Amino acid sequence: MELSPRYNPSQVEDKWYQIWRDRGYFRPNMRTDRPSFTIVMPPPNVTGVLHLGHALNNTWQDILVRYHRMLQDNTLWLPGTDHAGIHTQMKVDELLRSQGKDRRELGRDAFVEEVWRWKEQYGGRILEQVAKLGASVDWDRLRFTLDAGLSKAVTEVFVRLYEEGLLYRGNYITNWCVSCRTALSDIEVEHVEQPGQLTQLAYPLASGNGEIVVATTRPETMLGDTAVAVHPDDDRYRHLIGKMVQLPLMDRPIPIIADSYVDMAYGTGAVKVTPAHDPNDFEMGKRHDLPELKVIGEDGHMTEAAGAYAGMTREEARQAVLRDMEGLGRIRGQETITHSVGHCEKCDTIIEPLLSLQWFVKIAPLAAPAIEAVRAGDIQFVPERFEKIYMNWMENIHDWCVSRQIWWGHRIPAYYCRSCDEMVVSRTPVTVCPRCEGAMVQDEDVLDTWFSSALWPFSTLGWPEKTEDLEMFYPTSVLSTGYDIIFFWVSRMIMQGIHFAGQKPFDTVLLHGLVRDAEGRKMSKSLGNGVDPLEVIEKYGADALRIALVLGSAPGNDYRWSWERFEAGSHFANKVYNAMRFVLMNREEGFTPDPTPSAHPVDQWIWHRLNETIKAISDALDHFEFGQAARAIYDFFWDDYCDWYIEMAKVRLKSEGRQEALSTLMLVAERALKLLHPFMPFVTEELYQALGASSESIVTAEWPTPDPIRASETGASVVEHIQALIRTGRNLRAEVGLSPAQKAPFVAVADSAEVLNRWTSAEAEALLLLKAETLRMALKETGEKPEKAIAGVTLGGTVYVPLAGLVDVDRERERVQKAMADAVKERDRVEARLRDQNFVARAPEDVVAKTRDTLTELNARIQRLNEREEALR
RNA sequence: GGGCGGAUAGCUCAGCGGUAGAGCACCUGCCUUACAAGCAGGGGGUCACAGGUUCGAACCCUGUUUCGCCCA
Repeated sequence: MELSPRYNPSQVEDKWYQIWRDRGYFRPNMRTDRPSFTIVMPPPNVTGVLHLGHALNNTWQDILVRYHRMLQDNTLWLPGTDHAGIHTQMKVDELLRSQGKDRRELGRDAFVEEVWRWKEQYGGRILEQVAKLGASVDWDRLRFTLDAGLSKAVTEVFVRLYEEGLLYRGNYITNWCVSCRTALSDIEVEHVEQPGQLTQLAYPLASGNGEIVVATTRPETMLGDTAVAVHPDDDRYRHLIGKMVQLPLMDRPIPIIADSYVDMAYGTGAVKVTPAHDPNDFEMGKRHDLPELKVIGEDGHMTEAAGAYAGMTREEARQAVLRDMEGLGRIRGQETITHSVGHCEKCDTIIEPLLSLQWFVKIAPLAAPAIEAVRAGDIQFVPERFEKIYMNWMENIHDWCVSRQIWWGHRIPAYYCRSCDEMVVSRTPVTVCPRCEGAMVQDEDVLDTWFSSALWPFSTLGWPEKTEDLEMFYPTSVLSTGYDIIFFWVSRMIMQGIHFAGQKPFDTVLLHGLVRDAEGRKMSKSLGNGVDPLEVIEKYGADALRIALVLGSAPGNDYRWSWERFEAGSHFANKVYNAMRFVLMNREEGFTPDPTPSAHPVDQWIWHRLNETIKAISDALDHFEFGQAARAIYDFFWDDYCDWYIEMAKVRLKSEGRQEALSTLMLVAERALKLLHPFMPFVTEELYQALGASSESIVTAEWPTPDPIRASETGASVVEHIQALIRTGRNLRAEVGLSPAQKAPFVAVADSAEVLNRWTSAEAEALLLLKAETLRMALKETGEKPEKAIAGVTLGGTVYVPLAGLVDVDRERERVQKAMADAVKERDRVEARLRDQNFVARAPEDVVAKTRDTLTELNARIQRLNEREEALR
């Protein structure tokens, strides 16, 4: 092993990843006597590059997977990518445009070929980046949403939904992006509050006398108005219901209808109705059987139906309509308001609600069991509060528009006859019309990417075939993703999983927060405030990145990244490395640790701490408390193992007891490395191998279990007493300015034989850690107290540094009095609590007992301080 | 308009019924042969505010302020 005093992750990480992968450690062990633990990775976009959000999510998943693998569970983490229809198509479009080419000229087949070429070239990039993180995924089971098997699953689901009557095609209002030229589902629309002009337009009554005033923020849509609506109970307008108005500019008579959807209190209480361009108006139009007049086209330009305005963009038409209405004297007012405007999630263009022919999934029948699964606790959200968000959305769910007018994706398996109006939905291509024998053409559209993602937990395992994998790994254990994707993905997986795979897709939905920058802003390309995880890995190592992401993070909470956090992570990796370097430097050639339990209290103490740490980490991981688990192993390694155990072990490494101390150092280290492995896989493997530990690899080694035989309460108590003594002694040094280099004599006077006994059990350790010239230990009754000395009261006794020259009696008295004041104040508080009968009667026994112990110790402390003060007189 | 979350040390955040922690920053002293990416010691918090429940509240309940998010 390289013995550089600094850990160099770059030399270690790629090497181990390759070995792990080659040896097949990431494949499930297929043991049937152990529970299965399965995670399907949320498939990143093939177009994507790894960002810190992925890094956080994949780190969590890898921690769980490595933990369960070490528990010897049948563990599978299945990787894959998503074809990301619109996004990828846009990417390739851009590329083509830069080459002076156009998708439409190329034609569908050539374009799709182009995308596949692109995918083959760049699509693997994000997974290589995931590998850099150390993600222990089973590469043999790599999936892509457009794979043959997964595509088959998509077709199967589409056909079955159709056969079950859960799929329909129709002319409905959809969210249309005029830039992407496709329909979008409701949740792909982002609503942004922005200022707009609310204009009041006066429509004259057809009878010639009077007018009715409506308000709109989209005046251009008036060209498609087919009615004006008022509330049936509105006295102002009741007499006009059924009458006609003459629509200005178009010179078309349209009726005044009554509909209770209209809000009497809003605006003038009368609204224009444009069924082809507004979802609410569309509903109203259906109720009143109004014509649907489409005046804005798929390209964002006005259609022929817009008469004189045909061919204008919607913005131009808006200006023209306002100008012309103004010319007619039909504008009754205008005010600036703030309203919510839908934007395309992908390209930020303002969404046009548009009437178009689309496929929809009838969602209510699928939603009901999905709601029930969560309500019954069959599926659990972590943190729990997201259950509410899920429920709320599911209970108000709308039908799902699944057609997308793009070329990259799963083409809808519906076929239409060119000659008659026959339509067939089929698992296999249909070319001849079953009714008239005319030619059939397949639907031009592809399915929403989420339609295939919704099947991910079972399509990846082989569904619709009854595969061994499906049998063994479905339902999966945990689905780990961001809370921003609950509606898009989680809910749909639950619905489809229950409906098609017959069971919920996962037991637990684990949600992480957003990763933000140091100022708390979302990371975005335009702000340039993101950081490339690969840059972090290059600089500090994947282990450092991982531990930094996990320390101080909790499920559902946002995480702010900063270079300082990553740096702190690398410091910890270095610390672990150096601790092991110390052990290795002390181990002579051929040494193997003696497994016999040590009788030395310091050894028993470190085993005691290790046992507690094992319990804490296992418990935290079982509850997805990554931050707490990481904290437990961090503290154990740094504080207990390095700062105390190694330092104390140095005593015996230099004298007798060397074998025993070295054995404990190594045995504890092996276990501690295992506990750390899920968090920092690379450095732990490197060191585990260097220690020459028992298993072939730490990846598949057994997760440690507490070992009570090697620990003891007495040993633990000895070290707790000696730690207190050492701290007090060091404190004295610092207070009188005794440099660490200066050796000093110490005297420790114990209150009881018991304490003295504890102290003497680790006397040599105290001598070393205090850097004492001498350390005399005595019992209060028999030993003499040094007179000319500085002193500090500690757990179970008093520590003196009898250096007459250093003692400033006045200052010393001040110190004692200050300590006394603190102790008395604390004692009074504790006493008051114990005097309270309510407390004694109602508080749990152990709390009362602990409080009594505290009082006893405080009294003893005050006693010691008193004695000290007297001695100073 | 409805819902959710945050408000804890200078900064970033854990903790979520038994009397407050970490990392970074700060102050003091140390290159003590594992680690200066380190060691030792230290300062620093009426846990946003106001009520309530409880023997006991940062933690539970109610309200307020404020920042952010989601839905309509």
